[in-house]
Amino acid sequence: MSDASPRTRDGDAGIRIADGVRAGIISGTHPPGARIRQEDLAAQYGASRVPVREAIRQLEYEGLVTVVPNAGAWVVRLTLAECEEIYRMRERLEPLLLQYSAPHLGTTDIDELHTLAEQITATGDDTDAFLALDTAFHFASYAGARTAQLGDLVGRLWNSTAPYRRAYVSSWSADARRIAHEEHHLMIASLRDGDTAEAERILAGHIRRTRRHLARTPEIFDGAGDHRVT
Amino acid sequence: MSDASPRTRDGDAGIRIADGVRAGIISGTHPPGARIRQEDLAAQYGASRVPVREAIRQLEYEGLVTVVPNAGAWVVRLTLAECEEIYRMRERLEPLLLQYSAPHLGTTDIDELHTLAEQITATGDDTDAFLALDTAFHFASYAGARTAQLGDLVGRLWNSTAPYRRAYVSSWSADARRIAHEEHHLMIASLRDGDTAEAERILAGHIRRTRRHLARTPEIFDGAGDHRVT
DNA sequence: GTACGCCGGATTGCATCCAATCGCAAGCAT
DNA sequence: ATGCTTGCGATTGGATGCAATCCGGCGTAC
Repeated sequence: MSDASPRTRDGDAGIRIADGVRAGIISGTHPPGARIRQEDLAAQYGASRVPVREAIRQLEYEGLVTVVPNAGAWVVRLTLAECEEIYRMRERLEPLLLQYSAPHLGTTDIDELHTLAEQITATGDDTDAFLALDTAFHFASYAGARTAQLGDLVGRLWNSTAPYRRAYVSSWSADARRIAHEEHHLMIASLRDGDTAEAERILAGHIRRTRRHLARTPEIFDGAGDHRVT
Repeated sequence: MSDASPRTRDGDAGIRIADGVRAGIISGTHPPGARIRQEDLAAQYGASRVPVREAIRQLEYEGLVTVVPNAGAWVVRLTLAECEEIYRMRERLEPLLLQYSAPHLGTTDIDELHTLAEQITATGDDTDAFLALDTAFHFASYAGARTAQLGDLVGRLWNSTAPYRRAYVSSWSADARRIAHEEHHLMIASLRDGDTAEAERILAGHIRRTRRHLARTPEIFDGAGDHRVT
């Protein structure tokens, strides 16, 4: 679907296809376990199978699809252990990314974070709105980072777990949501104080608490997660 | 070079080529800044340019080559800041990987580590021997980890800095080498005691100290690093 | 009735061929 | 003499076509 695009010309067909499929995986159009056929994507994006294969390879290295030689490609289906592993990596890497970003965040940037945090508090039960704003909030806090690899890696880790985040965030109690909101505001206060080390600790705890909650929600990773293939 | 291989048949030509080029980058055959031409690799590995392109894309996502659309591919040339960033990531991730590995390391595994550490102490001024054994030591300490992504990621980080490691390790003083040896033995002792947390701290300090030494060796990253292209 | 073997369709993997883009150098104008 | 333009060679990007491989069902033998 999407706009059929004006055929191919520049040197980025594979990138465009990868972007489209990645968006489909994150948004849930391609659910975990869904088969990815080269020819379908080629027809869908008006391209040949060569750039499609490049796109699939790229997504494989982003951890979004699994490729089996001479068999095919499927959207990655994570186990609970694998998802916890990703959160443990985030727990260590995102404070480092925040350390890179914090010195370059100005007062207006932090005001922006405050606005986002307020909007998150106001989402109430709207899980989709919470997910979008929470993602925006955290990446806005990383906007100051001038990193070559770390920023992209953190983005990939978020994308890897995107198909599962909706499921377990919707299972949060009102109390769990309230704690998340308070952690956001605490982190903002520390950033405003220039206490980057404390902001890092709060962020690490924020992710760690989410991971521990995730470990208590194993039913997400049973076969229940596979919707029908489109 | 290498064995010309019996043409293509199975579904792994791209993987084979990527393995070969990766080994060439790590070993120094392809130094940082060297141009990578698709047709050359195709001829070298007896394949077409299609799997070569897949291999280059893969290496790009491993952080080993830089691809410019419609221009070509070059072996990545890191700046000091980028190299420090990678070490900061390692400083956070490798203790986590050790945490995954330590519970599965038996007495024989730790004895093996001890043997490697003793061999490292005996290398003296032989930089190549030190590099090989040091790599073997650290990855042996991670051998118990059953991770889906973290282990591969750490391997990629090591590979990314491989072309530069030789240069700055050879600049180490005898004292710096002695400290590294002692840290190895301290880590082994902690692992033998079952004190994983202490082993993690030692490992983090080990990497951090190396990073700080690296920051005092900026001359490695000047144009001096580009050898001639083979 | 069950297990093994075989064959057909479908899909992936690779090679070859053509088009588009970029870098570079020679030529021209100022 | 210097700067800009223009054309050519080299290299990459993409499309098409063919061979190899794998999964499904069907038939046969035990």
